Amino acid sequence: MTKKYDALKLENQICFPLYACAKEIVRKYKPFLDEIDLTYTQYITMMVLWDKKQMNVKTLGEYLYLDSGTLTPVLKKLEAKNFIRRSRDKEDERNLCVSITDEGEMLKEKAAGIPDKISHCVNLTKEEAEQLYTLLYKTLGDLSQ
Amino acid sequence: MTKKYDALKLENQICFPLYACAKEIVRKYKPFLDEIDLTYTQYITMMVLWDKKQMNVKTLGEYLYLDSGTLTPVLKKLEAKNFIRRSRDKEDERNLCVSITDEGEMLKEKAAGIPDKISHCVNLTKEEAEQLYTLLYKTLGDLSQ
DNA sequence: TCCTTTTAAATTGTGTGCTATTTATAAAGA
DNA sequence: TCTTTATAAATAGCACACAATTTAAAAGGA
Repeated sequence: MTKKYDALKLENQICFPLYACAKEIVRKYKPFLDEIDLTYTQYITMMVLWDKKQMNVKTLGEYLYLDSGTLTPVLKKLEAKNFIRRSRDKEDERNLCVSITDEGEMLKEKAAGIPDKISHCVNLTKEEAEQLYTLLYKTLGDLSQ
Repeated sequence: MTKKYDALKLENQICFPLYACAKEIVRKYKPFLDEIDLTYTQYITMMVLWDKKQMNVKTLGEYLYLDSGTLTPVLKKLEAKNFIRRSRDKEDERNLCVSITDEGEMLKEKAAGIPDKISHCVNLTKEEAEQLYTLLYKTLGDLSQ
């Protein structure tokens, strides 16, 4: 019989394994990211810029689900490492344009092997990984409402 | 045709939706947790104690995937709110025993409605939720190796 | 018993991540 | 045009989260 407080148990929540999984997988990235002197947040920021080359902070934040309060210090650190450039948009000075540097492009080469190394830490079948991927994006969509 | 750097795109990673989903769902808890003066980390700590009544920091950390560096300040705040007690184990003074107070028990009543409110933020079917749950715990198991 | 090793928490320092506020710029309206 | 409103970043303050170190206590071995 289901008891009054069962829903309050850790093992009956969907949020907890999500929270724990995200933390643990980010931890797995650490040794690989250390080698290229990036944190996980810096890494996902670079991933967007490796793909899109340039973007303002607001749009970047929409991709990453982060706001300027988090991004500003991250971007300043990436700029200090010469992986990105930060400059005001001449058309609209409110916008800060973030763009990748040559050094940032070169970093992509060094990062190219990371996704494969991480995939070895998780033993999901191709079908399971696709299922998880689909369910996570469906959930993310619901949560963004 | 698959390109050399495709694996480095945000949308081809499993970690990113995991990371984003975890953040967004924790954000959904915030208004409800604000009402009972708990942060998410404090809430999952209380969940373990509502269930188990008492436990040392190390064991608590194994349940929550957190270490003493994170837990010590969290536990001090919960003690300041009179939801828990912290006391050294008489048998082995290295262990700190964390136990729930009457006030902590009373908080359970106020928290009882939260899981149901959160479930309305995510529109997964019962089957999808179970699938996601299973895949997350499978992944968490792999990552803990 | 005394010394070494191990273990559990606490501490330190860095980096997010969030809310709320502030600053600067642009847009909109009387 | 002048004022009000809206928008984009930056800033401030708080709370994790983690790695590395320190402290205190217990266990194990010569």
